[in-house]
Amino acid sequence: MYVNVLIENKVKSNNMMFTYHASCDLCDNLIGKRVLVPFSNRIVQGFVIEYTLKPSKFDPKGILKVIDSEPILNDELINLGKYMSEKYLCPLISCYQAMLPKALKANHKNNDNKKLVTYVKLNDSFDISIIKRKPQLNIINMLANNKQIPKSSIESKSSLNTLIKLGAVVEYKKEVFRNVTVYPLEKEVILTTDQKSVSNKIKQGLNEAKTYLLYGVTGSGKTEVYIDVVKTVIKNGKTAIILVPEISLTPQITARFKGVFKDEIAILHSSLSDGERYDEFRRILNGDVKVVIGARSAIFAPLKNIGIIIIDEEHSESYKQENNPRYKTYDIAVKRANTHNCPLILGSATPTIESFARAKKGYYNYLELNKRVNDKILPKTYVVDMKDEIRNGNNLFSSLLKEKIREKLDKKEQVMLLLNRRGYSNYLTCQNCGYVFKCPNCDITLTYHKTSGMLRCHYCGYADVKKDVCPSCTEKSIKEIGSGTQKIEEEISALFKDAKVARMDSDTTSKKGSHHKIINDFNEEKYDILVGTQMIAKGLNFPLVTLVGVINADQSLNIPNFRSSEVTFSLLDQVIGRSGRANKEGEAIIQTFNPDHYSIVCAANHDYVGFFNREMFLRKKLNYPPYCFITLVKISSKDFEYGINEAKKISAFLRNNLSSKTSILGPSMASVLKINNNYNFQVILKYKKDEKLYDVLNELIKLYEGNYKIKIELDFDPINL
DNA sequence: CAATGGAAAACC
DNA sequence: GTTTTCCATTGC
Repeated sequence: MYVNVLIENKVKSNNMMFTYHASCDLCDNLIGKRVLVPFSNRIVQGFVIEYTLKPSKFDPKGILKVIDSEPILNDELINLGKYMSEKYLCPLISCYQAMLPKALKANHKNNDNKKLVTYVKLNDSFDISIIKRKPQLNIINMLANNKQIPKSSIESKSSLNTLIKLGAVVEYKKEVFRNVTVYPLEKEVILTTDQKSVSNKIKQGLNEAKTYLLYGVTGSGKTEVYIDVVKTVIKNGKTAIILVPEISLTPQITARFKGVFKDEIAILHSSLSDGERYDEFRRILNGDVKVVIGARSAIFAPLKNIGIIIIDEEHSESYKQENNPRYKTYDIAVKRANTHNCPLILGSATPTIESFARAKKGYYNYLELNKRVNDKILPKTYVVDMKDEIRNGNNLFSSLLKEKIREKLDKKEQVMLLLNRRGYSNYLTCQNCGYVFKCPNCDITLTYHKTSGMLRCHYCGYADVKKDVCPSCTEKSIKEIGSGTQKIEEEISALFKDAKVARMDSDTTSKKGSHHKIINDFNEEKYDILVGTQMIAKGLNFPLVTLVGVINADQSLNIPNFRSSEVTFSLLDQVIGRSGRANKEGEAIIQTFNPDHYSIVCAANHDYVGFFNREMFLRKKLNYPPYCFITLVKISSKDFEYGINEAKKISAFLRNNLSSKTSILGPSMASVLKINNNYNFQVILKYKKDEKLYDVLNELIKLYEGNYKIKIELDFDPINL
């Protein structure tokens, strides 16, 4: 028996497989399993993709070991990988690796990821009457009635150790599945008439591979609709995938789903450890799970018999993977929905321009929830022109914002403050000579992290300690530029001494569980004001928040990308929607230097359609999606001169071979020219339809196959231009 | 004409 | 990725 094995092989052509011999005792059901094979002078792991005939040209080596007892890639996923590789012109192996949790990828090392936990229990034959000390007796009480408790859950370690030494308590190791949690109770939710109507429309088409766009304003209760539909899907004996952006995979939402679907749900979010992820994945593989909720990569969940796929907050940029395979979650979802003949739901309060246009054209089925639950009105929103405020000495907070915060604090209501920090960071500069601290490997300023006192490069991870003296002019005039959340937090605490202020950003949530803690504490009113980045803008539900302030709405407007208006509108709309979600009326304040910009005006008026029309007009005028497709040819080289020359050749090659209707822009330097000592160039392709596109791009890849001086990557529908 | 070294090809 | 092969240049 012979099989084709795909191995992690960085240089050779994208999808070449190697043939190995499988002796008969190994050979049943090898497809989709990982194997150890000899390759060159090494032993590597690979995926068995297909059976094949004995090759005539060479004599294959034998498989050394089959790693998995059950396949980790089923037929559907193996086909899906091939589909991706062809669609995105990326290495096949990268597609399979992207589908799997770290512990199941084909690596070189394969460690056992099963988790052993040390438990303690009482020693029955021990006479506990000799224990007199209170802390020790507490432990004995905890363990009464033959209870078995993880050792780590007992707080007074020294008392416990004494008990173990005495022999009163014994410890032992036990294999545990991670993520064993207590399921919160979910109270029965009664759908509103609108929700019921939307839900019923979806339920009527459960056996068709149709795509729906569910446009629902913030607070209209899309989640209830999802839960209701998924319940029906499960009743029909099928399974469901629900995707949410990483940022909104908050404890609040996951708790609701857990409450409803109990142990039939697997939750895949980025803060899971490798081991936890492995356990969740195994539960799905075993068929123990009916519902999977997770971020982007959960679209690959190896569920069988899928009955519905839901992409919530479909506009989120996190649905695009920004390294190989550069897939769009939507594409994969469509493919899987077609395979399983089930509906795909795209939900959002601010659909992408492309999606809404498709819905308008009737390509998607359009569904709408245009009212908040219980007819709560959307927050009253004020736009403040910061140009005037600066003249009055209000750099960070406008008078109106300060006034409203005071008002809310007095009423014991809560406030959220958003710092829109996209494309922006805190860096250090010398006030004397203008020197800026930059990464030695990348063409980018180093970001100052106050908590650790370090300067960090967000691209390559380079870190250095903060210097007080300028390396260029040796003056002691280093100053921080830019207001981070930290600074806002400090200033706001100084302004409102009676308020308790919490901060949520990537710095304060890096520790496991800290995210959860901040949200819980804010929910339990341990804080009055929550300051944060985009992290606080989405999916959270705090009933007491009645004021949302956007410190600087312009940051994301100024980035050079045709989507910047869309991103700004969407962020503002979402964050405004955090206000006034319960019975109290909400308000919002947008501070901006562009009070007349349509993104800001439309967001303040909760006018999605107005924004859509304006944006479509501009997209048409400037020939941007949805009026064309964009593909980016990314070219990188360690050698600047060589790179730019090859980039010119590539651009010429494309001009000569692609359809004349395709516009070819560039080569130009990428938005960050140098990353990790690689110079990055790009050629932009804009086209409506180009039959030759795939052939020509394939040819281009072949031309540079094995050229180690140039790396070419293709990015279809890029997020960053 | 062998020795050398750098690039290209192979790796099943 | 590392090893092997290829091929042109160099040294004598």
